[in-house]
Amino acid sequence: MSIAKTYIPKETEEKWYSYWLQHGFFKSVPDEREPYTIVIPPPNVTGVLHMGHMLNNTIQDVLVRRARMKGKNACWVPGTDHASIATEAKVVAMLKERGISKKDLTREEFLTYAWEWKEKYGGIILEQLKKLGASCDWDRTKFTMDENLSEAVIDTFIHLYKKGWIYRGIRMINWDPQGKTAVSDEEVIRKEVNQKLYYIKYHLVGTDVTKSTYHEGEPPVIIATTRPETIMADAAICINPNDERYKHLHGRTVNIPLINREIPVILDNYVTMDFGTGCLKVTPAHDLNDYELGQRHNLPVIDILNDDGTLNEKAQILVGEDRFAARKKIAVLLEEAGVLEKVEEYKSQVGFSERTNAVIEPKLSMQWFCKMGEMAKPALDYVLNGEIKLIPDKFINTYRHWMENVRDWNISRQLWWGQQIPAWYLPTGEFVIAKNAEEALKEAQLKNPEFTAADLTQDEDVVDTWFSSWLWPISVFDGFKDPNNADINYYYPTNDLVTAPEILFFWVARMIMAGHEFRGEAPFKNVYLTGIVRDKQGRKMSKSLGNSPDPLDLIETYGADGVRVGMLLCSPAGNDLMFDESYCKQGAGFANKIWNAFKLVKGWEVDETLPNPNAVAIEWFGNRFNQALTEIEANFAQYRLSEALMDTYKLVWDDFCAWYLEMIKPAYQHPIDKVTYAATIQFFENILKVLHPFMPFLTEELWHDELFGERTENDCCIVAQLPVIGEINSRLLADVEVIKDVITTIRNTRKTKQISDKEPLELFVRSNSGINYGSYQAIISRLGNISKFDTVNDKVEGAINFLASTDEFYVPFEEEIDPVAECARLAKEKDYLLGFLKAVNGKLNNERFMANAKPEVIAAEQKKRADAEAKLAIIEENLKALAC
RNA sequence: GGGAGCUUAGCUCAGCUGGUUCAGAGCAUCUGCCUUACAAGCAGAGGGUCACUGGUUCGAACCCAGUAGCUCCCACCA
Repeated sequence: MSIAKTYIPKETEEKWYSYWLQHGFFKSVPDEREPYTIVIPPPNVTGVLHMGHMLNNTIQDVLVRRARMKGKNACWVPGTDHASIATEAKVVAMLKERGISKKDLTREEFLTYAWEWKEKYGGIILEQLKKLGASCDWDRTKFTMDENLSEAVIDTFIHLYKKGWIYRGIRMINWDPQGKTAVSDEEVIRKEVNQKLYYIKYHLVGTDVTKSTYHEGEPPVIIATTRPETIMADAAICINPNDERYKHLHGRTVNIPLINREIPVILDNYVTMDFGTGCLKVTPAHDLNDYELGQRHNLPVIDILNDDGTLNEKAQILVGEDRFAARKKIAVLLEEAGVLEKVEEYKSQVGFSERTNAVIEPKLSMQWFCKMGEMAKPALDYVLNGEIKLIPDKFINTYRHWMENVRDWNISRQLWWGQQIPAWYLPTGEFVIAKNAEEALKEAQLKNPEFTAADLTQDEDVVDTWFSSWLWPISVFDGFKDPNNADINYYYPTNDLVTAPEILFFWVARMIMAGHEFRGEAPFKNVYLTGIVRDKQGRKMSKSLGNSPDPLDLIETYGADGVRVGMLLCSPAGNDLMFDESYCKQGAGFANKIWNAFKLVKGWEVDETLPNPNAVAIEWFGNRFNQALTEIEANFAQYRLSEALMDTYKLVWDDFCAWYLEMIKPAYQHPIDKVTYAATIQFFENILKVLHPFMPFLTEELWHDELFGERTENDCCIVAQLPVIGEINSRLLADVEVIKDVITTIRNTRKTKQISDKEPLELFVRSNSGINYGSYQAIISRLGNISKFDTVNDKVEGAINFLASTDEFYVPFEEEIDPVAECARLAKEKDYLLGFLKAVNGKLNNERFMANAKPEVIAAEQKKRADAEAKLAIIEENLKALAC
């Protein structure tokens, strides 16, 4: 059977993914094994795969596949999030294209379109994940608006309401005029923006009417504002009561320019005297601080903005204009009216909607809130006492800070796509909270038996999407409707959660709260926080910057395995990663390397009669493999995935390919003995297992080759069990390091002396280290192209010599060795050793070192001294011989 | 404004409780090889004042203090 020269991922990926699916290897049902569970951070149902998902899901898949190969019952639950704002925006956009406006539709009609849209486009991202190799249990795919999940949302709402933790209130909320909904504080991103600070004159009322010009009368009050378009909503002018400059204003009133509405001057310590002019216009409807000021001073609230950010008739002027257009226009009007003192450039923080990037408008509104205080406490404890580990742990501080300063959660959203708030309003202005309309009516009739269904109106709003995703680890196992079912009892709490640090509070913290509140248990044990995927210049990858490669293109080019390796190569836990396509290239190159190693072994003919000349090499690699496995295991235990991958990479490339295979490879067209052959195949199979979590497709493809013997249908790499770490002979490993050093030095010598690799050399060793060179003769001869290798008791004349460990090696060399250069080389080495010895002796002769250092450290230093002295003796001897 | 973190080779990062003359890996670079597994390769080499300044210590990349630069999080000054 001929085999392709290079690995071609495309031909294997689809094949094996369907094979895995068909054979149910991703499926999990509770059994007697230990469970290992991950719930996917549900991507937006509207989403398409981006680099962040690639990283995230590669990590999850590596963890899940490893758990599976360690005999655990691994279950990775996939699903999507209904993402109210994002999805509704897309549906509205789609309708607009069809010439339909949302406001012409009833809620039911709109939702029909939305579901239609979801069925058509939702879940693309899940299909994309399959291309990456994600081994999710697809039969368990959930959607945050699935019936049971939605029901859980409603039930928990009722539960928390009954506990008094959900309440309704007027609050200044963050209004997104584009999404036309409230967003939570956490969804507001503050950015520094260049703005203008407008200085506007407000004329005092009640001064000498006859002296109507200000230069004769009292000067106007000048306020500084970044939002001149809101002056029509002003309710007062506020000054600091201690401000000497404005004592004369106490008790006065002023007129708002342009509309000449009279407003009072009020006094409040809130005003900073040295900012702006020390006079503040108070606009309770459009600024949180002003609102609070207004509350203190009983000021009216005049809301001049519509939901879409345009001015309403209360503004009296510029009605219908967008707030930003109005700002520009009013500046002109003020200028014309002669009341614009000056305009300054000004930098300040402005809130933007995370979802729509619109400038957030503070707005007073009736909203539903969820109290956080009581829930935050236990949720904080889980992390502080280590029941939940954050990886890396630097996030613990951030987490604590947030949890200690948590504010109530605005859970209502003025949208239709989502779970409608289970509140029904009565004609009396009261409301009832109930699971559905019938229940609501019953509740209402308790208040007054006269009420009929027609008297009830359900709240129009839906709950925040996070109010459903915080239940995710429980709701995917139907733990609300059926809190004692086999799945939830078996899989919950889950093991690892892999997500981005940006949503530590949005999601992770709230899941912990929900876990505690509804199950009395943390929802997971470890939270692995991935970094942000950035480009080489350190910019966050984003659609708008256009600096993000299409993940599917990458898979097309480098293969899923190559991309997976590429992602992990540059992703230290918790740190951002500077992604570059070259990492994927390296990943693909690695796949190819493995492919070619396989090709080599595959090509061997076995001669049953041959003896095994490779016992040492085989023993060495077996040990080296165990050593590497130990390191890999340790790195996984600490979630150092890139390190574990790098260990694997070096094990395969350096130890297996560059050393082991070169040691045992038979000469061209020569057969191999059966013992070496069998051992090598065994090694290869074990290597495939270790590689599998990182490179599932390639390893599965090779696994099924006849080289490894007959495989039954279910004998697949994906469900193979990882090799058990055997004993490690560290003496052997150390000796082989010396042998490798000898070989490298020979190669190096050839280079410097310009001896061709093809020219065989002789080698002699004068040994005192106790290394049994006899057993390594074959390896050294093979890899160093040595025709004769012997032990000697005396120096060899006319030879190049070098040291490895404390042993001296000689390579006879016909050409005259330059005594001057040789002396210089030896002298340099001697200097080094002397310096080294001095340092070591310095320690050993230091009483405090001897008193304080650990015994192992002292022993190591003593060994160093002995070795250095032995080497020095040899060098001295050589120097003497050369009569330097 | 408050808090957290980072700074080690050209790049991306290791360096676990201070203890090899401790400075390491991968990639990139340079040199020599088309040696029938792999040129997506092989063999070899070069490359760093561990941000800076002090301190603690027998010993500091590692601990402490300060300085500079970068990043992130939180925060209602018009």
